[in-house]
Amino acid sequence: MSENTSPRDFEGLKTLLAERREILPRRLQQVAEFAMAHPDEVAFGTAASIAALADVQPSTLVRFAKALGYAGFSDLQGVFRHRLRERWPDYEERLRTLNDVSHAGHDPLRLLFGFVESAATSLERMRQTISGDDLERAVDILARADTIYLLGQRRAFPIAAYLAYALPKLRLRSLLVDNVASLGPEQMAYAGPRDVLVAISFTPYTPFTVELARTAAEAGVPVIAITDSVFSPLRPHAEVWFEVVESDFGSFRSLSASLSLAMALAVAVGEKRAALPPKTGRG
Amino acid sequence: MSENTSPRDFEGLKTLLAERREILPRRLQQVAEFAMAHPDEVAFGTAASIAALADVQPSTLVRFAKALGYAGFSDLQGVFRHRLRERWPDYEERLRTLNDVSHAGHDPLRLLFGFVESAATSLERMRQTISGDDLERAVDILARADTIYLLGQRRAFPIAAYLAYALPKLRLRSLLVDNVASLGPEQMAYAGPRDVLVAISFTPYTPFTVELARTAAEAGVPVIAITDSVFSPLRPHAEVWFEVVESDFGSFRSLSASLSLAMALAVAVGEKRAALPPKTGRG
DNA sequence: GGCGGAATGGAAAATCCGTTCCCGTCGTGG
DNA sequence: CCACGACGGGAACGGATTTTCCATTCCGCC
Repeated sequence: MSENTSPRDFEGLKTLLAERREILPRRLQQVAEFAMAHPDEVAFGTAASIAALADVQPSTLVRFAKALGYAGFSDLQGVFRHRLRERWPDYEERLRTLNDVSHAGHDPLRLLFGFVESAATSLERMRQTISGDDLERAVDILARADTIYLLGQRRAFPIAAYLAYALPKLRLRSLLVDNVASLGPEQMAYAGPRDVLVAISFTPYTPFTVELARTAAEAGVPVIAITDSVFSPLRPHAEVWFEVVESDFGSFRSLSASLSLAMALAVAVGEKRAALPPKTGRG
Repeated sequence: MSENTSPRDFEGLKTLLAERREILPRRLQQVAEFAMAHPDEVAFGTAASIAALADVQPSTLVRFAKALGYAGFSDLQGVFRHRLRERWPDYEERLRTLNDVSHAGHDPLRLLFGFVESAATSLERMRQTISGDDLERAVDILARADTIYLLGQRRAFPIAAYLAYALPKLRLRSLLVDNVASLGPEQMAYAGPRDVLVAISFTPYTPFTVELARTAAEAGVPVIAITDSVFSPLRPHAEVWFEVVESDFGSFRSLSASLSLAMALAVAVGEKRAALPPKTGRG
């Protein structure tokens, strides 16, 4: 017994089963087939419920797990659960190994790979969660704006700064509220309903950003928020808001997803504006 | 009590929490935040394990569930599990939209996918090309530095700004040369051989950045360059230089790879510095 | 046809887990 | 200053779930 075979990931298990199935006892084959056909059931069910569905005894599930080298049923079930957590099979394995090894030594290259992975994960997650409708609404508002005010402090500042670089290249009038010399409020003083504020803030939300966004909203300035949770204090003041959850690696969060979103917004607005009838000037 | 509020789906719960959070007791707020930030943990964990992660008592989880109108913790957990069963149905459809040529108009979602794609490509390419030796040399130099000067203008500015945010968090002395009021040269005036300059510039290389990097190098300041080609004018002045080639999408280049590199450098230096003998002060 | 070992079913036992309950604390209003 | 109620911590309870164990069955081999 017990060669040390117990794949931690679903793919490995799949492979193992493909090899072993023929040599397995009849009931265990039955379990194997059921497990591959209904992995979600295995992930969520209890031993009893799964056994009933697969038409075997609960004890058979335990035997199955042990025959494959797992500590018990729960251990095996962990593999099925893990699969559902990481909906992105490509990155699943990589991040695992990285987290394991990163505890060992601080090899700079390993850190780099870690940040690359968390950036990639953030990107993929955003791709799956951002709503096209929200995007279009935001683009619509932005395209009609006179001036686009850009507000992001601390960790969010790089994104605002990037927009301040990109928007003028697209011939869009924008103004970076960088709060230099604490002149943030003055920088925004003349923003009105025909303008837009893009406010960016992540946990822990910078009070200055929140406060200025609130003031702006009260002055009738439409607010587009890029933030990271439903609980964001920016949300109540925002016309449209985007939830971008960035993965972290060792307490430092990626910015890749937010930046990509910012770029997409900028270019989309640029294109839309080009298609719009020329503006007639303010007033 | 018990108005009949207990959304069966995740979106409904999200909305409910967004409304109710403020009127919830402190611990329950804490649970709400954790749940929204780590829905997968809630889906698979046990009450005890979730409680530990959220830093509350298991009983608080039950209170939380009941306060929201659920029968108990398990009932609430069902909502989180349900969410995972729902395969992201629109993902396939989204990809089809992306590849669908008839939809050739300016679909913002397609732009977003495009930028995500180019960011991912940049990340992957960097991962394959960055040299571990260069990284270690750079980390070594940075870890011994007195003050880390950060120089990046225009498109490179977000990276410098991010480092200015991250380095102090790692207890490293740094100074962002933002060139406000054209005071860049003065900001760097006292940099010397015991300091380091991190200079970041991409095609078309901002003359100001190149010039200041040259001056610094002549003053004996070690320079670490992040740039995008062997022909970069930064290279001649740099002790260590990184070539990061970012992919572009419609004339806008990603920043993800450079940012990940910056993060990795920062954290690696932080770790190395922690391992180094304490500094003896300048002079 | 009988024997032996593996496989299986089923139920008991041990474990784990969610829930409840009680008590101490804090803040508030009388 | 006290009384009250809401809140929160923690332990104990009861239920559910996994695991173990043993009797029985099945199957191949002598």
